[in-house]
Amino acid sequence: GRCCVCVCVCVFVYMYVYLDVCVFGLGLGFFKRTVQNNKRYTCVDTQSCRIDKLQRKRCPFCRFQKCLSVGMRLEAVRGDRMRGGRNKFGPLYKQDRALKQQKRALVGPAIGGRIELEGFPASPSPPGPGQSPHPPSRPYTWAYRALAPSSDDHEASLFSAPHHCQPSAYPQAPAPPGGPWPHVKSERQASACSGPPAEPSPAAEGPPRDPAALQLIDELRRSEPDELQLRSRILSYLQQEQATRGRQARLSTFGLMYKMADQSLFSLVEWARSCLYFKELKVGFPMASCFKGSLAVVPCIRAHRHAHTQTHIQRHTHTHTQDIRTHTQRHTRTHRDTHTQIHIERQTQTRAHTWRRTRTRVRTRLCLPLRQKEPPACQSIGGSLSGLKIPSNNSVTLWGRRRSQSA
DNA sequence: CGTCAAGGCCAT
DNA sequence: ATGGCCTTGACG
Repeated sequence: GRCCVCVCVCVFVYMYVYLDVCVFGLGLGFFKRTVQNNKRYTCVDTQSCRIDKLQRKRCPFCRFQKCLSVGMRLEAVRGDRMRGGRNKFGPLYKQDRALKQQKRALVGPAIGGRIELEGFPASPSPPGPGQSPHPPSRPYTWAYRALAPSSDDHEASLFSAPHHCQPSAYPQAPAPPGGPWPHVKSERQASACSGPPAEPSPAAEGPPRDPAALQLIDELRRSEPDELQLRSRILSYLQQEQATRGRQARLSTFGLMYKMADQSLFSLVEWARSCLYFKELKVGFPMASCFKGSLAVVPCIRAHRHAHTQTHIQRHTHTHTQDIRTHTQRHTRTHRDTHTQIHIERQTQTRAHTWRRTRTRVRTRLCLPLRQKEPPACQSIGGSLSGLKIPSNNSVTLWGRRRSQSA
């Protein structure tokens, strides 16, 4: 029982933020060091330096600002430098637990009433040059909030500029011209959704029996865009996009994937906006400002987060990402093993051959160690993987001491 | 016992 | 200073 919108949206968001952090050079290490050592940077320019993979080292000030704008939290860097464990005492964790218990207690009718944006985090304004950028961080606080829905300029910009940014801090990327298709504004769907509000996530706890929930699901299914239609629309958009570019400016595969992800997300957003009781959501200041423009991603995600609880989505995302990681890891392991096997076989054959030829003359060679270095084939796989920038930790450790320890 | 998100270490 | 790799340790 997962909300597919949640999963899709948060995977996309995670992907973008992840790309920000790991590929476009924000860097977890940089952030960690900055907070831990309470570093202060100054920008020699207008505090609007472009931060990307190549230029990230030029202006640490802007780099750090961008980290904040993407949603990295000061609190995630532990004040007490305690290692390991999970944040049992984090406020979000507590909230999640409480909600869980509440849900368990509530067996039966759907909860009526409005969907409130409770616990909406006050958006932190970036500290000015004179201010202390580091409020006292609590120990055992929460992890990097990779899902914080803000980002900014990239070749494939997805979000509107973060509302808490200084107006000129990061140039707001021009919105695509309304996407490949005209805006879907179905009054029918909108009015259908303005019915009695129901439980935010009816699919979370087994099959719903509540008629209101069933009706909601029915509505959601009915308003879902046609898969094939969507696909062809995106495809034609991509083709058009490529056609309008010069030969030099053609998008790479990666760039195309970006665009595709954008468009998929746009359609998801449209769908979510028209269906998921958006009108029932109280639009606070940050959301109101984000509603302007055609990129409604930020409010969409916010609404989702709050309709289904923050941690719900976060959990989904992490689960999903972890699944992907595990999958990749397994795949690579198999590859590696096959390669190693082949290599070893080849080595053994060669060795046997050489040995047969020379044994009569050089008997002492028999004492040579048969063990060889790690076959270079493995390294090449490792290299390509590290090119993909899969975050390295235990779960992605492909070969290393861990393996030799267990052997 | 595996997971995962913190931390530290250290070659670059 | 940077960033990749490894260790830690609560949680389920």
